[in-house]
Formats: sequence, C-alpha cells, structure tokens
Amino acid sequence: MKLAEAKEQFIQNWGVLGSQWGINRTMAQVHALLLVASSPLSTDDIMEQLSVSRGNANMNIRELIDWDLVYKTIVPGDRKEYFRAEKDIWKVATRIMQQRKKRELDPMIKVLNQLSNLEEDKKDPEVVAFTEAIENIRKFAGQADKTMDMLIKAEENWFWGNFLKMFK
Amino acid sequence: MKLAEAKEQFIQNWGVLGSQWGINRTMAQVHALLLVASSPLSTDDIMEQLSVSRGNANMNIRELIDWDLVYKTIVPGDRKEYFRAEKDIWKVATRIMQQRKKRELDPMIKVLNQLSNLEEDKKDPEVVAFTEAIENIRKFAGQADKTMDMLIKAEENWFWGNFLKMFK
DNA sequence: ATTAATTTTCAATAAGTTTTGAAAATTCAG
DNA sequence: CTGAATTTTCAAAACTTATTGAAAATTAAT
Repeated sequence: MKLAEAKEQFIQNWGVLGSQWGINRTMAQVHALLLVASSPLSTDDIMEQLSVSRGNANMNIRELIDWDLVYKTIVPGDRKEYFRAEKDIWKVATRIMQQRKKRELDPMIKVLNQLSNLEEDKKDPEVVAFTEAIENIRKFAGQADKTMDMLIKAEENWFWGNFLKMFK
Repeated sequence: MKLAEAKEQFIQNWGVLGSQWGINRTMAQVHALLLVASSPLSTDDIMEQLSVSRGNANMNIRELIDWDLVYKTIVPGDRKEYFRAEKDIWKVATRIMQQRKKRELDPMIKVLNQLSNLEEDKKDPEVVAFTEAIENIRKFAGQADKTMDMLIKAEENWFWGNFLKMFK
C-alpha cells in the first residue's frame, strides 16, 4: 500500500470508529489526520485534505483543543494558526476518558444517588426490587469512576506509572 | 421521590447515556425499563410504558436479545412473549464490551495491521512518521484487546474471578 | 488608524438516524 | 386445516445532528 492511500484508510476508519462512539465523524477525522501528519497543519490544510468547510473544520479543531487532544502551534513568519495532535496514545486515551467521565459518568452517578432514596414503603416488593437494582448499578458506577480516576492519574504516581509502562 | 418518578428518571437518563455512547436511545430505555422491572414485560407493556410503536419496540428488543442483555421468558397460559433483563451489572458490562470489541475494535485492529506494511521507501521521513504513529496505535489497541478478553473471560478464571468480586 | 488576513459564528440546509404504522408473515390453539 | 393472536418487516415520515458558507468579529502588520 502507498502512503497516501494508507493515510486515507486510517482517517476514514478512525472517523467510523469515532461515530460509533458518539464522537462527531469530522472531529475524529481531523484528529486522525493530525495524528499521522508529519508536521502541524493549518485550517486550510485540514479543509482541503478532508474536503470540509471552514466552519466545520474550525468547530471541530476547537473541540479537539478543548479535549486536550490537539495543540495550537505557531509557525514563525506565518499569521495562520497551525495544529498538531498529542501523539502519546496513552495520553490520548486518558484524556478522552477524562472528558467522557466528566460529561457522562459523573452526571449519571449524581442521578443514581438521588434515586437510591425513595420516600416510599420500604417493604413493598416493587420498591425493594427497584432499590436493589439501582444500588447495584450505583456500586458498579462508583467502581468505574474510581478506576478511571486511577488510570487518569496513573502517570503522576510512581507505582502505577511504572506498572502501566508495560502497556505502552 | 416516588417509585414511578424514580423509574421514569432512571429510564430517561439511561437513554441519554446510551445515545452518548452510540446506542439507540430506545434500545437503552427498553433495557433500563427491564432492568428496574420487578417482573418480565411484554411488547405491549414496553410500548405503553415508553410510548413507542410496536415496530420500534420489537426491533430494539431483538437487538437487546442479540447483545445477550435481555432474555425471552414464557408465561404459562399466555401466548405473548415476555422479556427480562440480565440484572448482574458486571455481566451486562462484559457483554456490551464483547459486542463492541467484536464490531469495532477487532475490525480496527485488522485495518491497522494492513497499514503497518507500506511498500514505500522506508527512509522517507514522511513514511517513518506515519509508520511509527500507526505502530503505537496498533500496540495500544492490541493491549486493549487483550485486556478486554481478560475481563470478558474473568468469570471463568479462578484468580481473576475472585479478584473481580471486589468490584461487584 | 487602516485594512487585509484570518478566525468565529450561526441561520439555513443537508445528511443521517430513528420511529411509525400498517401489511405480511408466522405461530399456535382448537 | 383454519383463523385469530402475535410478531416481524420495511417504506415513508419525523426527528436529530452535522455541515455549509457567507457575514461578523478579531487580529496584527504597516
């Protein structure tokens, strides 16, 4: 396979994967493009290589910067902004985890906490069944929450940092 | 909070969470409804409680059965089919993992393998940068793949099975 | 301060996904 | 076998989300 074709393939597939995980396809493609770029790219480069509009490119670049997956870079003597991706894939994974945890898991845990205290007859089998089901989900979510925190902070921690080097 | 309101809340929020993860909102809601139901429900129950059409209910029940998250149940003396959810939340998690791994991670690994063998000049810095990026992602995906297999099979394994009881 | 380059915004539109509902197929009791 | 109950299918419609592109805002060089 040729380089250009391989890049194309990677970008397309990363886009599909992203959309299956609730991430805007263009956002995933911009990320993929920057991941395999050998130097920083401008908005115009991205527009051209992905055939997307300026508005679309701009919005998704901002989102990636917000997720800490892409950095702005200055090229001396050029007024345009250039962008490059975080290439340490472990960092990429933990940052995605961090964002999704904050936006999705944390709110769900809040809801589960509210639901675990019903003001109704605690002997009604209906109430018991519900409370048990919620309690189990709540425990599981709590563990997932802790596990993610651990992974996110692992790099700052000697023991886990070293342990996780095995995965890199 | 009252039971009915709490159920409603849980179903709505589980639906939102699902859609953020690329899972059809109704599918997530049907799953939630069955998770907190104290007895198996029929298609008509589901249609009524979620206010969805027969077609929609049917299609999403089938999908949940396909994912091994919901079982068909027979109620003696009734021709209708009844459904109940797998309530062991750890099983739920590993089954979702299993499905998504098979449908998403495995194909991505295939693609990455294909991309890691370019027929081009291996000294060209462009080619080197690309090959390195892909190789890193490939290693990471391989580890994720192994980790998921381990978690999915953990219950069949004495050591991990016991280790993971801590999380339940 | 001017102005040309660049980035951002956002209403309109396009594209994609989900849902409906009625017809077709299937199932099963008698 | 018959036919009523039930489930499945799928084209059309509704809804949701993403994209465009041009106007507005911002930036920075002179």
